[in-house]
Amino acid sequence: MKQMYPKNGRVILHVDMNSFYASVEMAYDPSLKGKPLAIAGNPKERRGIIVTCSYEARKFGVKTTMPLWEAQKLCPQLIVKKPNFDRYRAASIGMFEILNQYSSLVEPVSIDEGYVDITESYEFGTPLEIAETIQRQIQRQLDLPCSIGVAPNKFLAKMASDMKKPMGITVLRKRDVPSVLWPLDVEEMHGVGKKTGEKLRTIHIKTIGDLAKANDVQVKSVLGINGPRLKERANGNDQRPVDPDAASEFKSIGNSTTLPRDVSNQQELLQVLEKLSETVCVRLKRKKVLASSLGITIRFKDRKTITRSRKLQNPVQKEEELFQIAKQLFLKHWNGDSVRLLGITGMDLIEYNEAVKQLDLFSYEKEARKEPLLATLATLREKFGSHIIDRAVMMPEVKSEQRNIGAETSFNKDFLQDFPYRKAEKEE
DNA sequence: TCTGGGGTCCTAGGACCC
DNA sequence: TCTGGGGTCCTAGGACCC
Repeated sequence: MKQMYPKNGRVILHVDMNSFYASVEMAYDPSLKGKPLAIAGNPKERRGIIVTCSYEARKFGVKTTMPLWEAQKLCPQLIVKKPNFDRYRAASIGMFEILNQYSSLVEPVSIDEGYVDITESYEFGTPLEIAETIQRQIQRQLDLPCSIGVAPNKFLAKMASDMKKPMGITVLRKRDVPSVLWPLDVEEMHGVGKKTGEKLRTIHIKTIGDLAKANDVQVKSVLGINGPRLKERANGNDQRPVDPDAASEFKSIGNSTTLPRDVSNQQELLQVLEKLSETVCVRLKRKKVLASSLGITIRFKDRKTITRSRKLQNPVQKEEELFQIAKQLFLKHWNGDSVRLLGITGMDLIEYNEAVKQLDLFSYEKEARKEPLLATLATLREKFGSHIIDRAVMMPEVKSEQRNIGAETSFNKDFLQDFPYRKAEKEE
């Protein structure tokens, strides 16, 4: 059996849950099974678009992102449910727990899909047997259907999992690429959307095969550095490792909302911003991170959208701080036009631990005072990591005294208030 | 009656520094 | 009398995905 594994190659699974939200609802309420079901936002607040729908609903032509009213016209008996993310998260955790039983190399991609590197998972059988076992186990334990792609790399595994739905298993070998992948429309490729497809069409590339055989220089001229990379994928090549830590840390946390109606009243808009600040604050706290940058999104009546962001001198997390910065950005950049959507995003997130490390600079400072000449940036970098020091150096009060950083380092007091151990100190 | 909300990654230009 | 060339940081926008 072992000889079925390529000697130097890898074996990668891509596990993709089928119409995930709808399937989870069906698992919770089996009476929904076999019926046309859609998960959608609130139609009265014009957020009514189809997020996911069951295969029974798809038979009527109901599709993801379709406005709810349109879906209901196509399928009057459509059952509509609002998303229940706690349920989906719970199901997702269950799914990844199962995947982790077959390999330690599991990379979550989103709430309902992930890669598993099973190159070394001989003990569980052949790649196909492992895929079948995983699919059965997810079905049995979670009552959820999934499709699995089996391939020598991530790109091919991803393409493969898409080929048979629901409950499919597709093996895609490198040698199958010309016959299976090349005839497909280039926009079927993961990573090629509408715009890229249009650009490729201008150089007469219509299928994945066209791209695979395309001229490097030409592809580069329309797509930039992404061109050659996509061409490599079209040829079935993809070296990216399955990285369990790839998505472990959030890079940004945001909240946005389409208003029930277009609004041009400033007070009203600021109230919305305040509400959004609250949500973002709660989620930053839950993730135990602070935002070093803050951005706002404004979508106008005509759907034109702008984003404005600012790097912050000190990381923030508190609702009031988030709101004040968001407000400032909003008032500075809002032209008074009717607004359709507002959003706030915290970016460049840092963890408490890192922030606490920043605080450790204080203790280092005391040492440095004794021997200031030794407190060079190099030694600080070594001790705390350059990302910490660079942040410290960016603070103006530090910058002016870089050469003697240990003796002069100081931090904004507000920044300190939120830290658990500072609070504990106060309580003592 | 069109077109949500959560993200990631990449690009490009300007400021600024050496 | 004519404007270098890296490199980094910051901001804004766009493409893409689920």
